[in-house]
Amino acid sequence: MSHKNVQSLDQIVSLCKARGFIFQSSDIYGGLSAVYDYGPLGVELKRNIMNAWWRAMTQEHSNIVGVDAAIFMHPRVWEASGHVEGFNDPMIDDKQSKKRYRADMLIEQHILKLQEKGKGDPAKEAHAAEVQRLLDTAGTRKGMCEDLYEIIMEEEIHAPESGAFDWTEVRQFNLMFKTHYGATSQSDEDAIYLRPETAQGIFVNYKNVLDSARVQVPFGIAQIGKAFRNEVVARQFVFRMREFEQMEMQYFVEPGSDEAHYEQWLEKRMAWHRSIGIREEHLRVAPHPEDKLAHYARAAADIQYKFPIGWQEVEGVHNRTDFDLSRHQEYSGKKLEYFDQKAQKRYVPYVIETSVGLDRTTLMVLSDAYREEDVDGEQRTVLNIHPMLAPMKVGIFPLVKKPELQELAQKIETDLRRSHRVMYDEAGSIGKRYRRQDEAGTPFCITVDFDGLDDQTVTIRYRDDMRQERVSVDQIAGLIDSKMSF
RNA sequence: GCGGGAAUAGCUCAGUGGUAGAGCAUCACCUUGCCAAGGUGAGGGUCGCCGGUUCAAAUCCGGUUUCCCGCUCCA
Repeated sequence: MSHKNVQSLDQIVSLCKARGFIFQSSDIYGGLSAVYDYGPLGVELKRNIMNAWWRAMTQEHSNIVGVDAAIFMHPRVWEASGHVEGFNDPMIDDKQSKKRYRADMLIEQHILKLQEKGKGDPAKEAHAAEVQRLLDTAGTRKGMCEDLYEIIMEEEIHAPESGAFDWTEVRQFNLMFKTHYGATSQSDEDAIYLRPETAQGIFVNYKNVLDSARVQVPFGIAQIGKAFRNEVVARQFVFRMREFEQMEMQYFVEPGSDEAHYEQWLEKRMAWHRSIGIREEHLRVAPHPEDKLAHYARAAADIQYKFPIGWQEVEGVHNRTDFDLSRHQEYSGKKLEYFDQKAQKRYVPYVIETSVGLDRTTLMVLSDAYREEDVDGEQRTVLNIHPMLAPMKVGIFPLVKKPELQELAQKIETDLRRSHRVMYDEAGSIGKRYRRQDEAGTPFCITVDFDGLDDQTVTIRYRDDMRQERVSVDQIAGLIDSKMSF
């Protein structure tokens, strides 16, 4: 039996729409770009992934507790976190191709080109260095936008894709969603942001948790929740959305021990991805080069998955140092130090962050599970999802629509429904029903036939190899339970 | 930027001026004794958008938007 893995994202998009995993938001109005809704199967899959993560991070670690912070936060939080200042990108549009670019990136690329073409020529090398200097000091002459615009004009930097030299002004884009707090509010003074990351909800609760949950450094706080970013280029299905869900854990450690903890968490998080059934050869760690680190980080690495669109980040592990807590200490005026009783010393803990995209993880699970197989000349599409994550666990069928078979099948359904998501189906040929479940990723199917009526046995059919076994009715629950663990 | 192609049902597509179709999918009934293909029927479409020609436009003309392919550009 030969099989093909997923070839393109379109296959996933089509299956998701046809089977009810994921739909575009506001579909009947033409869709809202970069926003997606989860359908009946998708919500189950997503929730199972969420539960698996929550269990692995909180239940299985005695020193990690959870919180669920609100999406609205005090505006000062985002000043302290650096997002008001640092989450702004200077953008410029090519009027001809209508493509939008980050102005500073355009200039950087231009400099790279100057350096390459000017190798060995002192005059050209000096010119490249001069442009670099202008870029580094942008914002000190007029404003940031004006300075960048002047460099682009001066250097006659053309649009990479269209080749045109027909730019708009450089404009500042704030990646945070702004809304108004209060029913009558219209003014910017009452502006409040939708959080661009969930992490700050953890940091502002750090002291509350410390004072109430009897935790000691090192300890972690985990949270799952929505975050919002006005992405400049939002595309590629649920990979980059404007509204998305993060699963984050901030681990508070003693300064000096942060590098060891960072390595451990990177290792642990990789192991988790493998544990939920993702193929090892589709996973890798990609450390961030030092000059690309975010404003709060000392070290950072992506856990990347080989999507149909290439290697892309699913999870980030960061050493955030004491940046966030120190800043909140400064901005709030509240002491956020930790007192270590044993060592008799006081410090602001360092933080190791693990932050995984729930939607990206869902897309990863779907991509990794997708297969097209040749079965005796027929094609079969199957989602080889880990049984613990599968939206539906058991399909239950009477072999044919006869009252005796329906009766026993429905009895089995009622019993199993108490502990598993099950799906009763009596429509169409038996083969068709198996294939329907294959596309939904259902790992087990129970079929009731006439042979089994006398001795109370049924067949259980396995999704991945289509093998069948005859088992007695009272063994079903135990058999399925035995296969349901990570 | 240039050239070409495409846009019609949930999906894949047919339909060269005269009542919008097929296959698949969905639903109902029948059939079906273990791996999607049987029968009968049903629901489902502002024919991308705007304008023009015409008694009449999915179809002809103009414009426009989006997507795909190639070239160019960029690396």
